[in-house]
Amino acid sequence: MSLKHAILVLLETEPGSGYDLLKQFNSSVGYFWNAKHQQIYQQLKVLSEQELITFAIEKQENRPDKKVYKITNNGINELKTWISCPVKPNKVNDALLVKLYGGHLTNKENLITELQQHLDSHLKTQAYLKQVEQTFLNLPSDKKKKYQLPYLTLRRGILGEEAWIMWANESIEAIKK
Amino acid sequence: MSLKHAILVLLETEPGSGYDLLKQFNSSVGYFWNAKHQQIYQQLKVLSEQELITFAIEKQENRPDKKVYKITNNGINELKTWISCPVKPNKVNDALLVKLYGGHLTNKENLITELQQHLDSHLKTQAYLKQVEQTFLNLPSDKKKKYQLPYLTLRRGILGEEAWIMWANESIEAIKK
DNA sequence: TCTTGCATGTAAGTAGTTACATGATTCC
DNA sequence: GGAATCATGTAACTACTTACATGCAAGA
Repeated sequence: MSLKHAILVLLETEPGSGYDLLKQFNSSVGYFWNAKHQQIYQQLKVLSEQELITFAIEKQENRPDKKVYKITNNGINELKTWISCPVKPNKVNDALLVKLYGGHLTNKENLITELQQHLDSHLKTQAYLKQVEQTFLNLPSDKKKKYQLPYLTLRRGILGEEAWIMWANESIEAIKK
Repeated sequence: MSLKHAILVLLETEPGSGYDLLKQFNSSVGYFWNAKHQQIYQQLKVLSEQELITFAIEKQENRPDKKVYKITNNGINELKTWISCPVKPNKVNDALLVKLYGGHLTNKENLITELQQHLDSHLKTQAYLKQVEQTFLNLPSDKKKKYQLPYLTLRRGILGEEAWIMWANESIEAIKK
């Protein structure tokens, strides 16, 4: 259960609402964590009951009110404890590869079409991540130092997408022949 | 829910017991699917109730009896249907990156130690996958044709590990400085 | 008018993990 | 004597998804 820690880590960087967290999971940190709004709101409730976070209701004009959550000292301690314990290697469950493995049960066009669609979305993600990287690289060096570790996670996203794209191109070519 | 289809795909290639499937998930196809024995046995029960697979009890000497499952025609049809429908892109949830993102809450040595441990296990996996690749490449060309699609999934495993290893080396260097 | 974005939630169901449970054989 | 491999399962729990639910504002 690391959604808990993913939320704490994001709130440790900057306070925000459930909706703000959702946007981060759907974009900027989507290469390392994903969650639906239903899960996020539930977890925020649990975390605030455990007093790892607190919230203040912020009234807005022309928009619904929002609950702005921030991490507590307890929350920071919890994070520190968690960070110093080893995590298990990531579990891989990739349905696309299951399909490809059994791809002789369908035709080549079908496989290529699907690979191509996934490839398009990976290309978009990669372009986005590289753009974020550029923004980082143009920061003054003190800021760069500050964001060094998040930047390393971004690099993982970029290198991961790159490898995926290379593989997909290689595979599409191989299937065509 | 693709454990169902992962099992069907493996049984379509070759009949086997729950234990055989477990071994495959833990080694040869671990780069695309993972599951615990508890989940596998449960799913096998469900699949045989749905008549997508059947089993025969095989008596063994000096070993416990085993249930050897094989896919039925219904099972193959179910697989074909599933394979021709698009799958969603894979969800990423990587606790190690969460830790790194919040790595300023611990010390560098800690981060490097953990990265190094994960790196070791990725190096082992990569070496294993490359060895499997060599076995494939030494097959006669008719067999190569037959296993082309599973081989493409193996390539994904290899390229994925390669990218991970590159990233980890890059990151360890960056943190040291 | 219709879609997208903002903003939050509950309820029911599915998928996956952890803990518990057994028992023979083989290898160190 | 103890760990690893073979072989299968149940029960309780946690994590995650899908469906349901609301409502205003801005822009096309």
